[in-house]
Amino acid sequence: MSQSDTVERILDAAEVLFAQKGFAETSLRAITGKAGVNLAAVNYHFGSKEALIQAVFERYLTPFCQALDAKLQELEQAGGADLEKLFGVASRLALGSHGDEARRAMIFFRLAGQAYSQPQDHLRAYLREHYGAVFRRFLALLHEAVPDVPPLELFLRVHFCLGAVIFTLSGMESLQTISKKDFNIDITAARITQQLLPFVVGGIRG
Amino acid sequence: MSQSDTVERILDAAEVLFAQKGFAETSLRAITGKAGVNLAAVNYHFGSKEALIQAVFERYLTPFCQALDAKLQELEQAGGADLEKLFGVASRLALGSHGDEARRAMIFFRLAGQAYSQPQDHLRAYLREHYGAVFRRFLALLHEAVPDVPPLELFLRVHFCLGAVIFTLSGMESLQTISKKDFNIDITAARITQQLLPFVVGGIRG
DNA sequence: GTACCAACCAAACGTATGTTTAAAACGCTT
DNA sequence: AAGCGTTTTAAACATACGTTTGGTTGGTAC
Repeated sequence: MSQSDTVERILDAAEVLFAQKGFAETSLRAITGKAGVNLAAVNYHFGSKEALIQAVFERYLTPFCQALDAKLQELEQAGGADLEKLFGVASRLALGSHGDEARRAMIFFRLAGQAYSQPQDHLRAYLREHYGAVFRRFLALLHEAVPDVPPLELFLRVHFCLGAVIFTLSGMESLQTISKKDFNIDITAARITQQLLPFVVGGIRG
Repeated sequence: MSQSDTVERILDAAEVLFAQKGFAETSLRAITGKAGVNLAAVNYHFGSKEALIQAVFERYLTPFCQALDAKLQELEQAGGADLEKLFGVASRLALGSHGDEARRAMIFFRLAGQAYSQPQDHLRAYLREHYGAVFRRFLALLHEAVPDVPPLELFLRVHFCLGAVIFTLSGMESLQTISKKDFNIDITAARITQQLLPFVVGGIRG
């Protein structure tokens, strides 16, 4: 049939496994096994493992960036917004309203962390080319919100924040484990991300 | 000869290559090739690739943590210190006085980033076991410096900062590339790390 | 000089990987 | 129901990997 769900099954499995184990450590056999499809399906539908990695990012990032871009355009026409509003919009769009979206976002941020620390140059180039425009639009609105911060410094601080966010959402489970063990507190993921927002806003302001 | 430098050569090569390409993507053949030693030397001297990874971390971390621990004990007996002092000590100890130490630190932080995002559970356990005490001592001093921040929140914020630092020092080259391309500024690594310190201090204060 | 031992080396081993192949199964149109 | 393009399948392929082996050094002690 021309409307198979094989592609989606593969993407689902790959997304989770890549996030759990990394790109190199996840074999196509593990992916196709978890997806319940034939090994050759990956190369048939995607062409290569590298193309599969890009496809995983694309499936998540394209809808997200489109939605974010639309919101940002709204804000632009409304004459800008303050920091809380800007990061609030991005955060709500990523983490969503119900817990499932947040789960997915955490998986994705783990992926993003891997993409950054591992030498997936093809991926970095791909991300830059496809989603760089949205990032620049976000940066421009940010600059309007805090015009006293020089552009380069602002860029650096955004980068710092990105590191904090990715790092935190990547290691969410171990954070929860440690807080349980060392502080005897069952902290929720929502609580952690909640603490992240003021930290980010404060960091940008400097 | 019993006093060979083969071990050091391997560690030097592995440190750089692991940081550049990640653990899984770096083959023993690449390491021994760069080091100019025989392929079997790694398994002879270290036992396995996994043990080599730990050895790379140990060689860097043990002297650093010993030095840091000594400094922290000094500060403890001096009745504590403020945030700038605490992070300044850690930063100076990591980045050193001359550029070469900073280069090494950047390589190492890249390694740390990889260790965190990749599923090197054996490494995480190893790091926690061997260097957890120093971290807790640092956290305790931090708590004295900002007693108004609840311990758990403080822990989270430290974690956020750790993310910013690791992420930044991991992607230093790409940061420099982007700042050159988008802002036409040749920013130095020292300048970037310099901006990191106030960001971290501000973030902890909240 | 010979026995010893840690260090080194070339070569091979077994295994896991990404990819390709060629045939089979399937769905749709005619 | 026959034909056709798409999808799926099992099997094989080539390659790269970590590790092991057996033998060769070169220096040291007796």
